[in-house]
Amino acid sequence: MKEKLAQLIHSALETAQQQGDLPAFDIPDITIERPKDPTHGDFACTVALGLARVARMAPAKIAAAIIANMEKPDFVADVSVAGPGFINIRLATAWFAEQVQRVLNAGDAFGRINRGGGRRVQVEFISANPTGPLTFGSGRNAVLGDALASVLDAAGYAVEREYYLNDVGNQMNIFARSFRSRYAEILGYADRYPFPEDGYPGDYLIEMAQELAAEVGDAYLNLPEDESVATFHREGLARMVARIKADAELLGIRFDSWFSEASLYEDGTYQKVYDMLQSNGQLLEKDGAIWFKGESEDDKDNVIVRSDGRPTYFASDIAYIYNKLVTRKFDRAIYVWGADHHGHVARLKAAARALGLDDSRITIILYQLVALERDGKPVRMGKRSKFVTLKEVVEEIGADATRFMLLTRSADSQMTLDLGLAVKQSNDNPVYYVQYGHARIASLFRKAEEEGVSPVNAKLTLLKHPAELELIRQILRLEEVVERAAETLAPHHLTYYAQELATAFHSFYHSCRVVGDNPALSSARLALVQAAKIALANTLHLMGMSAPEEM
RNA sequence: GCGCCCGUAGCUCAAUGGAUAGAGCAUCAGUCUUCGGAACUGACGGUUGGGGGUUCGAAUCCCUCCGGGCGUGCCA
Repeated sequence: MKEKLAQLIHSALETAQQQGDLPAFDIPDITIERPKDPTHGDFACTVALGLARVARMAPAKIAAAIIANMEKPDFVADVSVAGPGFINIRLATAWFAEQVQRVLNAGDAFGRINRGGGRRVQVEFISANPTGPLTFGSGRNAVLGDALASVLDAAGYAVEREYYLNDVGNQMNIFARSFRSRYAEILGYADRYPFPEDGYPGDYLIEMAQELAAEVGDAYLNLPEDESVATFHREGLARMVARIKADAELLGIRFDSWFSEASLYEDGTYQKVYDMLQSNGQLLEKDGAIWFKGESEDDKDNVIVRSDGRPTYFASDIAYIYNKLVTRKFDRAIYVWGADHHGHVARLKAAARALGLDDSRITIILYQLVALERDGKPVRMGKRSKFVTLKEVVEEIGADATRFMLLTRSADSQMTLDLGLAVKQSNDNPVYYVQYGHARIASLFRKAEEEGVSPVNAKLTLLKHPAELELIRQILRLEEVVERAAETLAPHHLTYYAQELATAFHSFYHSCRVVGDNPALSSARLALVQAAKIALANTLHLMGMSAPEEM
């Protein structure tokens, strides 16, 4: 619709110039906006304001000239000039009524648009080290990444969700040795493998060790050192990944792939990118280590191979981006990172450029970390202290409320969350307002069935009450919201839209009797309500939440 | 010190450079004999941290100051 209107205004400008109503100038791109204030119409256009200088005319006069030369098809009810030169467009009520049928026909697919054109996008998120259960801190990452993936999918991209497993390196070795100590302890040989000084203290390792001991007995107690560490590394990783997978599923999140960092070394990718950088002269040796050169004087160098020969995490990152963009040919790679990693953005892109890749294919979504409090007192999230797990929070306040709470704020907002307050207030969570709208509609359909009212073959042009039209407008907005969320990679728009849609429904419900004594009107309203149900359900599902039939 | 992010109503947060800066919660005042009251309607509430600048137009862009967060490792 926006494109159609832009086209109309574009040709109106041409006509106006031919008629001599406007001087000659290049016609700019026309953007159609949606006014914040609904009394300004359904759509608005600001070209006249921008043309004031080039046309040397008052914007209001330009707008008037455009309107005078504009074609007005049936779906346009009114076009007018307002304020300093806005062109406000109001659509015909009949057009709105007909759109209800389009929504009904689309069903689950309503809200899907073709912005992406099937381009392949990978969204990599969470990717927390597999050394412990997911913390609540990872929750924001999880919810953002998953909703982003859903939105991009709805916008017509071919999306894959990926979890990057840091299954090599120092932290994993400490994890493996911590796991081994717990295992030995359980079997009564605590002295054999003393707990590492900076080991992982959580109870989950004890539970995992109990499982292992129950499965294999003392078979892993007397292995040669190398094999021993490797064994606990392997066993610990497999168990930890299973737990992380289960934690993610508590929020309804499933990954298409779990990508192993180790595989980058095993399949030669790391060696390949190393050779590429080497032959391009991007590497330098200093203090016994290998560095990736900064691009300028004040751009610092970064170590990729330590002086003891072990590659750094950054080395893996370089191989990984090559794998994403070259080996697996994703058109676009999206990373969801906590703001504490923002220092890595520039060097990752620089490394990609050094490999000859277009860094605009890489997007890093940085979100501010969630600070936790309980009853006004800060809760530390470090690995040595007792951290708050995602599971605890979800079990306390529910998956839907947790998701909604974390999704409502834009990634840039730094939030401190009081867990005590969150639990206390979880009943006020706006998600229930939205879900209640959906359940209420489901209930309406049960009622309608009893009364023998059906939305089939409804005469939609009967819909003309202001509350009906407002509800239709809100329903139709879903497509714009998906587009905007996909374009700005900001799924929090969905949460606000969901509430506005629910408000339009509740308000309609209050002022318009659906199942009443006028059968034709009842049928038309039922069709509208069905469209509202579709829009609510699709929005909830995009956010990863349930759309209950009753609650 | 330098870099990035943030500062909007009492609280939590929105607002593709556009019109009178909006929601939820809280507070106050109303609505219902019928489809689910987890609802609806309204009121109160603002120098968008301060000060400059760009623009026809700035919460939004630029500069500066104040305040907060995060970075600035041969950690991840």
